[in-house]
Amino acid sequence: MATAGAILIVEDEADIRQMVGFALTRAGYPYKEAADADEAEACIREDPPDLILLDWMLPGTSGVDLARRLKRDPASRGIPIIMLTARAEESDKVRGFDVGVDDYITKPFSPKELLARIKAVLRRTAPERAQEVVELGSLRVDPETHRVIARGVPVELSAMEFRLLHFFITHPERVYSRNQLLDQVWGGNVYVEERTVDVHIRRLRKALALHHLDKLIQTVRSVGYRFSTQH
Amino acid sequence: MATAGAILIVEDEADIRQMVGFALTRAGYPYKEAADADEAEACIREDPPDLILLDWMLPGTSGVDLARRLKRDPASRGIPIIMLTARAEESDKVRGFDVGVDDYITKPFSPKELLARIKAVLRRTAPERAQEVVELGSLRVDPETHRVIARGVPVELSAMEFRLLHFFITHPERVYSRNQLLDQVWGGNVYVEERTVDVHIRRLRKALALHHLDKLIQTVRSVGYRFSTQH
DNA sequence: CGGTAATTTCATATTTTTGTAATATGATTC
DNA sequence: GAATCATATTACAAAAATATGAAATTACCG
Repeated sequence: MATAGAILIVEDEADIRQMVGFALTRAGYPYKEAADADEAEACIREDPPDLILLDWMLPGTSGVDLARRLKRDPASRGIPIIMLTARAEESDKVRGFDVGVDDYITKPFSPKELLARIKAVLRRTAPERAQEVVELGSLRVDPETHRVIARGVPVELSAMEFRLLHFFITHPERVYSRNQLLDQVWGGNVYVEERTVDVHIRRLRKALALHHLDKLIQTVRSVGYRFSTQH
Repeated sequence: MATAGAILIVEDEADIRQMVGFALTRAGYPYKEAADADEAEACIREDPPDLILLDWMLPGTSGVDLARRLKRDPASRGIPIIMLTARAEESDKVRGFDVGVDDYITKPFSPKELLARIKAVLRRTAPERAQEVVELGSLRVDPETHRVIARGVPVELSAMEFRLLHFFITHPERVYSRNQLLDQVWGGNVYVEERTVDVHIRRLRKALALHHLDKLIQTVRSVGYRFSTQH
């Protein structure tokens, strides 16, 4: 079981590690340290942290590369990452966001700023951490194997559709606006049109319709969508 | 009353103002412009925006100074600020964060990048208001699921009907004139005929009638309507 | 570097909601 | 009970929101 609230600092400069660690301790977050990507990966495998503070520049595998790898692996995708970057060069920043990190902060930063970011990121990712199989009615969603089964029959879904369904099934019986869905399912760091959600809803419904389960996704006009087993 | 989601652009270069304005409009954010600090302050006093995009370099009072002043004044402290800076210089950045701005972005930036930042900052600062279930008699209105239940059976309502009922159930046992209802339910800045209220009352009654609950909405002749459990 | 699949955007069709006007019904006053 | 006033009801057109199909873009894999 993961240490509750543990934060992993991945940073080659010992000074900064120490400074950040001090701030975290004062704020009551347990933390662990890693000086490079390899150490970090080992650490994550052994005990996935709740959040990663990742230095942009690392010896060997860079922070960006590590972030990309972590976000690609289903096992670690869910762990939020805050990038620590020294340079604020445009192309880099964009690349950072593309990689899918949840936030970034430019060095030097104040402890206050850092803690505020951590809190914000944790708040918006916290409600859902478990990589457990979720079942609702005749639907089963397995984040581990990335599979969806309806009455024993596999449902074919793209990655996005899977994430959308997974969010829905873990947050049933309540309405989410398109923007909320974008925040929760797509992640806050991307900017995509609201209407894009419609399209994904449509495709998810289409896939579920093959199993007569499309009624689970309900349109709440002028509000958003709701996943519900009721009427 | 403040324009919902309004963003203030403070930037002396008209080109950039225009470009940013275009991006904001496309994304559905209303915005206002100011070319210098004085204009900006007047604008903020008159109608506080939800967010300020503030150019680093401004003729006269610089962006940093303006930010500092705004963050010092309790009246404007709560408004998030995103700095627009050209070619970031490290020491400047530190000063910027010291001032207490919420984020900054380096020119030139892409609209997508800008919108992502805006969204992130707004999410960080937006207080999420609790939406509670309201019950009265055998009626239950749940804003979270956006559902109305009468004795366990869902009631089908349009968005407007839902808002009207929600207002009524949270303000029972008292009469509201048509104009008061327009102000409270429709919002103050729309122009609709008084008589339109009648129609919506009718529709709401019709929906409730299916559950024998239409008596809850009572007509108070030549005054208005009242939501009441008492005869 | 292609080729393929997934994702996003765009354009258009369809559905639903909403505001208004016209008319009917009912209440109130004299 | 007729005249008047207020509300109820109905119908309809305009506006808004969503569904849908397809093109454009982007990510992914070798």
